[in-house]
Amino acid sequence: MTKPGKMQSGEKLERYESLWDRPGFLVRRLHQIHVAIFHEECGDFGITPVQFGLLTILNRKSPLDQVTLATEVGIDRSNVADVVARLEGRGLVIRRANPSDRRTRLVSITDDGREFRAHVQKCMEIAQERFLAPLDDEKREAFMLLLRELIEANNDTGRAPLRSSLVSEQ
Amino acid sequence: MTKPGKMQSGEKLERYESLWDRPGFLVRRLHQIHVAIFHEECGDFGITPVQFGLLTILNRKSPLDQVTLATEVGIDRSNVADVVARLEGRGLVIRRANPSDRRTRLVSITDDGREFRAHVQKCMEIAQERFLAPLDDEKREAFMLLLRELIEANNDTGRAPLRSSLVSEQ
DNA sequence: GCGTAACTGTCGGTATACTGAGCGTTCCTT
DNA sequence: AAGGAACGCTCAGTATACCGACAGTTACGC
Repeated sequence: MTKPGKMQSGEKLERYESLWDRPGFLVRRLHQIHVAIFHEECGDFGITPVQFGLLTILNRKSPLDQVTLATEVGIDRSNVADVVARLEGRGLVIRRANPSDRRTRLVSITDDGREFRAHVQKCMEIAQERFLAPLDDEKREAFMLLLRELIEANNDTGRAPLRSSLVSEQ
Repeated sequence: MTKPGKMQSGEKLERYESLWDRPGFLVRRLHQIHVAIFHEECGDFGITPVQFGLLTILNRKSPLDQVTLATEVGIDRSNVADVVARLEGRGLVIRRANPSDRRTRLVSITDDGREFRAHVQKCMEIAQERFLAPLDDEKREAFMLLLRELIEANNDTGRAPLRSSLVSEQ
């Protein structure tokens, strides 16, 4: 599997000698590529993939408290606060206190937010398709299935597991 | 392809309605998972995947200037400086001026750095294998091939394209 | 109903990663 | 040989993403 790098004779071959044999390395690089493509396609709107994911969730279901929001988009609860604050600063979402549970703050998408999301949707779709463009339909499908399989199986790792209604049909 | 979420009747279905249909979202989440697993396995060494990738490259070829290093590990040139500075602070690499081209600074791995890399190698391997554990051999191979195909085809995107000797056999 | 456990949000700290700007050096063309 | 282009590096700024710790609130067990 190792690409034919230049192996001097005498070197002993270690497992994962090449970065190209490390799935973690490849996934990091691929994530990087996706972010770059997203910014090329949607950069004019001044939005990031995570911010758009958050708007997508809130567009479907508002209001949500921050922890629920975090588990829907799969980011840390201390991170979701930052992202929400930025979106709130642009008037795309609002946060207000929750009378029935004063620990939580309920986040809702605003009308501006809904309009904005709808405008950005198309370039997001273009970004996704450009990203997968090198693969034919069959490979795309296979790739998506493998991604989902790995994510679902490893979901409990780390501080940002997905508890999406789409994972566990509730 | 959309997972059977709860679709109220009357909602119109948009493309990529679910985050689970967005390859970018899945790759982001999977990258997150890999970092978490890496830290679980290698956290005791106080090292990150990128730092270890850098040590891997320098272990194979030292010295390298920072731009070459950046293109080998696929990170931005303004980012590689940060990572190298951290490794230098721990004595794992050194930077020195290059007499033959005074624009560049040559980065080399130290003896401590080589020893450290060798110690961490095993837990990195464990992390990679744990990451792919949910897939059988055939799927792993398919996944790795798809990752490489997407990366090579999209490599020119963004500010951190890989120009590794392993990509373009030089 | 009281005390403890669990939960939500925030804060500070750290690392990755990018953009854009700027500085000094080197290379190349004329 | 001189001038401009290209290159290597740094810096400031911003966003994602984590951890650990803390305060306030709620829930639960006895």
